[in-house]
Amino acid sequence: MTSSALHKSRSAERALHLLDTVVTAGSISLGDAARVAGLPTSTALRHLRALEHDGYLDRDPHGAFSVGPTFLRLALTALREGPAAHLTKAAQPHLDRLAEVTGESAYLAVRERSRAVYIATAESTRAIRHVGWVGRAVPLAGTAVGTTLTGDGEATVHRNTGAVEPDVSAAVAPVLGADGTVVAAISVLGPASRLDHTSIDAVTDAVLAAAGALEGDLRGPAGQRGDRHDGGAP
Amino acid sequence: MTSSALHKSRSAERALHLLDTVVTAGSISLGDAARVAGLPTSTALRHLRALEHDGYLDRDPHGAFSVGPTFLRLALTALREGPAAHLTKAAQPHLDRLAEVTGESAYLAVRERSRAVYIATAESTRAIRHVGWVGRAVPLAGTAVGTTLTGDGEATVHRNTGAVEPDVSAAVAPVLGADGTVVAAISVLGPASRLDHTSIDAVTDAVLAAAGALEGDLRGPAGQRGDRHDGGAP
DNA sequence: TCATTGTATTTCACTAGATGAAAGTGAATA
DNA sequence: TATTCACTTTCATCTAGTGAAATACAATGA
Repeated sequence: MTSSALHKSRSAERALHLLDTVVTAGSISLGDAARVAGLPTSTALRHLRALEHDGYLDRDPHGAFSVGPTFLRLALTALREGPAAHLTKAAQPHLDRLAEVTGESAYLAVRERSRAVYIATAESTRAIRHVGWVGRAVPLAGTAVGTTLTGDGEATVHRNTGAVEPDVSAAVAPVLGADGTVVAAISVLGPASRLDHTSIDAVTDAVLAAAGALEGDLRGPAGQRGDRHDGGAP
Repeated sequence: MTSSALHKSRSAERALHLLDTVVTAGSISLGDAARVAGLPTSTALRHLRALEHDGYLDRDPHGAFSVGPTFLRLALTALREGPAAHLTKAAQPHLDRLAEVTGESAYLAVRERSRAVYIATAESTRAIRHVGWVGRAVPLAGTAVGTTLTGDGEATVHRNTGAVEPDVSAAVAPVLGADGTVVAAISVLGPASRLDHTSIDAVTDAVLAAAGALEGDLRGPAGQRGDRHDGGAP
């Protein structure tokens, strides 16, 4: 094949990429956005204006682009309703308990193509702690989350990994869906100095327990079974 | 003009509209999405698959589309960082205080084309209260928020309006930016039975005070001035 | 088990619509 | 006032998006 799969929409892909660029940057000029997206300024401008016209982007008096009200509406809707909200809502109590028990920050992550995205957290209460990774994407390759999200259901432990940031250790467990596939990962992240050989075993157990409990909740939160319209295997 | 402004991207606009459709629906089949967006199924499928390919959408085993990890990442980023986060973060304490003082639910809204979007809230603690409008869009015409967002800086009171929902009364005040334009609106919404002729005057005063205080915070949160690279008027 | 109905998917000829180089405009700096 | 840099507009070129129709698939009922 010449470039990609059979027939997508080039302009749509570019517009989405530009949207991603602006959201990630927070606020960005036409020139910078075009450079980041790898487009001629005239093409970038046309797309950015279209996005602005539809309310996905705003433009300040100096010409810089930022997120607009339409995108905000969609963002809030996606995070408060819909399938993703179920997952994070179900996971939150388990993350909270993990953070309390282990004293470190707990995260929920899902897979995005060849990256992992952290979509929920409960922060450690310690002064030195792992913070601010919600909304952030990290590569799958070489990370504990990545190994877990692409793996076959095994828990993963990475000690003092330098893959994303140095001096961070992680214990990660997969959350399996009804069909046995990995739908998410629960992880505890903390300074390698605290998560040493001894303590990380206990943390791993806690993470595995939390993942198992979440799996149970996702199948039938209140002991009720069969909330979907399927026949079910005998 | 034949249909719209000079030259946008049709396919990009359609893809965005489909994204909006799926996010709003939470989970939707190809046929329904195509119907809602007013597109032939073949065209809708191509776009939806492109969106799925990029991670903006997910597809469950039954073929239904829902929000994907890429969109989740952008949603979280937009709501936690960037210009919009400043606004909601600055507004939250004022909304909380408004809800406490008035006993009703307080909202922050911004303009989206010909609609108003609620982007933050502090809920009333009463049993009967106004809830769940965050992420929701209402028309500008005929609503108190709409009048305020399009108006010239005057506070607006609507009693027992049937514009969006019956038996709801509202007191709304504009939040002005540095250049005097309306950047947002703060509103208190509650049952018309509680917000009667007498009480709504007090509520209106409280809303106006909150809007004024927020304006002050947006200009210089901690008494520090000149955090932007401009000369400033004498 | 075999028809039936309602989706989802693939194909393909057509041309509407996207593209980007280059010229133009405007507003900061020096 | 000259210079520079960023944004905007234009327009000839032709790629890439379009959608009707045919096909495959899956779920229901007889």
